[in-house]
Amino acid sequence: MKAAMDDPVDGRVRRAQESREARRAQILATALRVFSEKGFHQTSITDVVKAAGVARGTFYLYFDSKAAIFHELLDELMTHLRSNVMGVDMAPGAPPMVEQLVATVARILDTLQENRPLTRILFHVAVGVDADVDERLTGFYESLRGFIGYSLTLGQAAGVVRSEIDVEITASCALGSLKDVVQRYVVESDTDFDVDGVARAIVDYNLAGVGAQS
Amino acid sequence: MKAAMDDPVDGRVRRAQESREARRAQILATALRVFSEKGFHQTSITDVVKAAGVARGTFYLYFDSKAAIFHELLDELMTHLRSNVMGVDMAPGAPPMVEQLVATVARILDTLQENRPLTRILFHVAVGVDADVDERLTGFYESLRGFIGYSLTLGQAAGVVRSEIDVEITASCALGSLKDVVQRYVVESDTDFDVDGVARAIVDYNLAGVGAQS
Amino acid sequence: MKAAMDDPVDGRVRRAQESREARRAQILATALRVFSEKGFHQTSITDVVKAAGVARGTFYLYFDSKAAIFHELLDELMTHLRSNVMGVDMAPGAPPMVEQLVATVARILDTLQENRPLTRILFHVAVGVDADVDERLTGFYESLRGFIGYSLTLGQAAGVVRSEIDVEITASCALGSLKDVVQRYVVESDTDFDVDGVARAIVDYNLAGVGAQS
Amino acid sequence: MKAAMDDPVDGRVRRAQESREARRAQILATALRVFSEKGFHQTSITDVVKAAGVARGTFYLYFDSKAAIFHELLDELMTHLRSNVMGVDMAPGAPPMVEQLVATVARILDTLQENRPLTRILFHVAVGVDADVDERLTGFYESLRGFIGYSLTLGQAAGVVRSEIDVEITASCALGSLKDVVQRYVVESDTDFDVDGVARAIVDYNLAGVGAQS
DNA sequence: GATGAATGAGCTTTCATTCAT
DNA sequence: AATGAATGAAAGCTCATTCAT
Repeated sequence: MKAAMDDPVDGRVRRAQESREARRAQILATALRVFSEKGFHQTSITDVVKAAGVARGTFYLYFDSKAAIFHELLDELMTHLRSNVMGVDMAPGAPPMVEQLVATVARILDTLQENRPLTRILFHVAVGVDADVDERLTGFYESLRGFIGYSLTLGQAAGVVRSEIDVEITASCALGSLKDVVQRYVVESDTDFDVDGVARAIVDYNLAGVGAQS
Repeated sequence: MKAAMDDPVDGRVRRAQESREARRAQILATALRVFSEKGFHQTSITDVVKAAGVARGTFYLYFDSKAAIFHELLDELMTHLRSNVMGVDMAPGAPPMVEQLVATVARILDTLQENRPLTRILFHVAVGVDADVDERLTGFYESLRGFIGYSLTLGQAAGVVRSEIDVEITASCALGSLKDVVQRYVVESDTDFDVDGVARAIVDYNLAGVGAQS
Repeated sequence: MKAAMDDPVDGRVRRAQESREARRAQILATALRVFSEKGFHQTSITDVVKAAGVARGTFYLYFDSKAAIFHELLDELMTHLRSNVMGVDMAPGAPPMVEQLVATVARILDTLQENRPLTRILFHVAVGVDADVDERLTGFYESLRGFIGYSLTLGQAAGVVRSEIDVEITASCALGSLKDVVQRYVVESDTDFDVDGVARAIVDYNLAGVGAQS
Repeated sequence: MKAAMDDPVDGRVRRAQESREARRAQILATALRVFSEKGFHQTSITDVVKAAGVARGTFYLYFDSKAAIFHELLDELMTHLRSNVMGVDMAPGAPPMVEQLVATVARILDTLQENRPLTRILFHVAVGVDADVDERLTGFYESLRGFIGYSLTLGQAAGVVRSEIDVEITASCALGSLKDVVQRYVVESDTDFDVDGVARAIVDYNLAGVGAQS
């Protein structure tokens, strides 16, 4: 018993710890996949455990409930994505702003495309699951809009963004322009697309609009 | 219609027919409200029949299943909305294009705001309900994107839309810009907003983008 | 609908009401039997509904939960029994007190013997089911002890009960003397016994004790 | 015992044996406590092993099942108690019978009060656990009634017990009088009571009853 | 001997749907 | 046409027990 605490010679405890982590991760990954394929309400715990190849009880050894594992999954995805998006370096640098923006959008699209299940859960499966999830989702998008609005304000100060625009509404528009592209090319499709080309089109649209003479 | 043939003098059949229609419409309207308030999976048939003031069995006299009434509801909403959007008169007319666009977007926003339950179902409740619903939703948005793309092409021909843009991607962006504003100001909020101002900001954003010098 | 309220000519509503009551009573009676035979924890809802010949869901149409039906059963039994016991007429009357007491005890024993399932639930099945049930049981026996103690005090005033006895402890003893006889001859046995003889022995024991010379 | 044969010089086997016994006793004692606090069905094996500070598997190294440890516990308690009760020396001796009886009852009450967990298991927790346990309990009380009846018969022969009493029923009454007092003052309470006073009241009640003139 | 992760039968409860009245 | 009692498949979750390490 005491030995358990300081894991003596053979590292048995460490290995056990690791295997526990591995098992947890395995169930989490399986759940991610199954939820993304069938949706939350269409997925039963039986579906998850069968797909994971573990027994019913094993699931509850690692997660409190069906809702709990979904919440955990969602938190993980949102954190992952937020760090990816927020990581944008808007700081003034040498590379032309357009190219920097294209690279950023391309990076985001790439991440989402590389993790289609993840994206589908955030964009599709999580919607309307329950009040708690809805709130988290709303907050997530709100924070993204806030970030975009903040960037627009910075851009206005730097003289690269038109001063006439309504920042709040425009931030929503910009987020939406990205969201629908993701919806269209990542969520609703299974084929990969030309990330760079799409990113370029999005940036072009956001910077210059569609009007011929501005 | 058939009834018209054997309807006796006193119009009993017609009245019955009408009452049938009325009952059906009443249940449908109730379902619209309840679904929009609680979500599809959180709403039970019991909720609907209690709210409608009819017996459980009566519900199944008018609708095949919970899924069926939702599908019908969805179809109705999509038709309603599509006609509203598609009604845009892009034809060359006297009024300046910008004003015409603002009026159109304002009309759409107004419709959605006036029918929040309807909007919430289309934007929120219907997502992930089942494969069939998902397909309809996807098709609906696809048709909207198609319409926007077609309009953009017309605009290019008319010289009012930049020829360099990627029509397909830009259509998605434009749809998205509208969707997120609706999400933000109609779905996630309960307070009315300045429809005209928002419409103007959206059109401005879509025509000219955010870039300072184009 | 309106008709439902005043149950017009044919008494359909009344009959429905009655059938509902009957069904409820039937499930309650079945549960009483099954619980008394197998014990609370050994009885599953499946056992009850199979024995009652109804579907699983029907049970939950009439009762909130397994605990709820047991509580209801228990309340009913305790009320039934209490009224039976408390109904003892200690008022001074013509018939000799001993005979009156014998008649009373005999009546109690008879009731319990006639309702063995009921008795078994109160004496056996309900013990240790959950904290709530335990509390109710404790209160029930406490009230019985209180009643006996009160009667003893009255007896002392009337000069028919020794003034030296400790009323509280003696009340517990008297209750216990009855309880163990019931345990022995009603709960643990399935054969009927000579109610009058036993009642007489109990009363004799309680009045005169076992000592040869008092 | 067997171990004694091949135990090497250093007594390793003996010590191992002893540690086995100690471990077993420790788990048993823990189970006694936990069962008495929460009840049989409310106590999970997890509760027991956590309280005992051993692993789940270890429990099954020493006991066959949850039922088995409870049975063992019960047997131990019953043996303990029976020896205590049966130890009554009814043999004719110098001390006055009443004082002897009071001392005996006081000793029993004292033992039960000193071992509330034990008492609660015998009087409360064990009831209705399963058919096997019920049978053991019934047998236990039966043997107590038998002993009391035997003592009463001896008393009749010695002329200190009334000859008119029904020995069997009276034995039940006497046992019951003791049981309910224990229920009331030991099981349902946590505060100590005046053992001697209570014992005296019980004996007085059993010897002389409550009647004023016998 | 000790461990604790894994198991899976079995539990209570829900709810869309049916059907006798 | 309208009713609402009845149905039963299927869900989420628990826990005594096993067994590889």
